[in-house]
Amino acid sequence: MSSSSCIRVFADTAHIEQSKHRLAAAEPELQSLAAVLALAGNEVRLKMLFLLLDKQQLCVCDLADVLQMNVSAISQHLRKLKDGGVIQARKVGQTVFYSLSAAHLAVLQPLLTPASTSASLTPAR
Amino acid sequence: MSSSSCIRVFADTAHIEQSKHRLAAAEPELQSLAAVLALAGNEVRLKMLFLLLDKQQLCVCDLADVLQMNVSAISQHLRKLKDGGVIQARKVGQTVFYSLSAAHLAVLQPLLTPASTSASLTPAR
DNA sequence: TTCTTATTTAAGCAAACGCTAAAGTAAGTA
DNA sequence: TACTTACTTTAGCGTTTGCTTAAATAAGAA
Repeated sequence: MSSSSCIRVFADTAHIEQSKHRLAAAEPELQSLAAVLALAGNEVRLKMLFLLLDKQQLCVCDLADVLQMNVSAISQHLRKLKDGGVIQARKVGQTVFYSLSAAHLAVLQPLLTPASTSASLTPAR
Repeated sequence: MSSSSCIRVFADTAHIEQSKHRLAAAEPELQSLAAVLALAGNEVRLKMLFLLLDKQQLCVCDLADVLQMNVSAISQHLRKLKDGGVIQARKVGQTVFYSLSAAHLAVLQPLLTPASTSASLTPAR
């Protein structure tokens, strides 16, 4: 069954098989993790998450302002983050407030907190 | 100076400015973090990192075997990870062993350990 | 030297990405 | 009602990504 692509002397077939099983077991988790990391792996979106972690909630307008970017571009990034379950939207009148959703916070918070501490001279909270 | 893209009533200009400064301070860190996350945000590469965390070192061949993928494709992913400083190469004869480099381990290990624990029925270590 | 083996590199291509510009929608204001 | 504001959506376009195939390197074996 093993379609070995090369003839290794110290082939360690047992270890390979073990790795395959470990990988198979972790696969669904790795898949969803990769999706979140792919979202956070864009500099603009990572900045958005950084800002949302700091400010609790921000509207499209604010983000466009802070990130110095086109409102449309911001909105499209926000949609991706929302589709990925990373953030959630709350509409108040005509403005839409975005905030981090609990879903993947456990992954994101540890990543962003270090960056935050170096930035906050005044520990706002 | 502020190119406000919308006229907000509760504009909170002070908060916006504060966010801009926080962001500016964290920018270099976020930039490098985004690069690492972009690398880890690919399912194949994330699996590679997962496997390397478990096995210490693996050759191109082994990874191709475990991931059931073309050797060339694997090699190209490995190059990206190496260029990003995430892994390092060690050549022994004709085979090249890759292993996680210390550089970004602090970011990656916490991400992958949860996936690992769910996979390891036998706590190997 | 010639012949495998292990890996890298280059070329090509379809798909995904990220932006801009313009149109569309929804909610408040005059 | 018409007008403005906040935001979303669509279309288009250039760039990047990730794969396949094939050729190129490098190192050991015959």
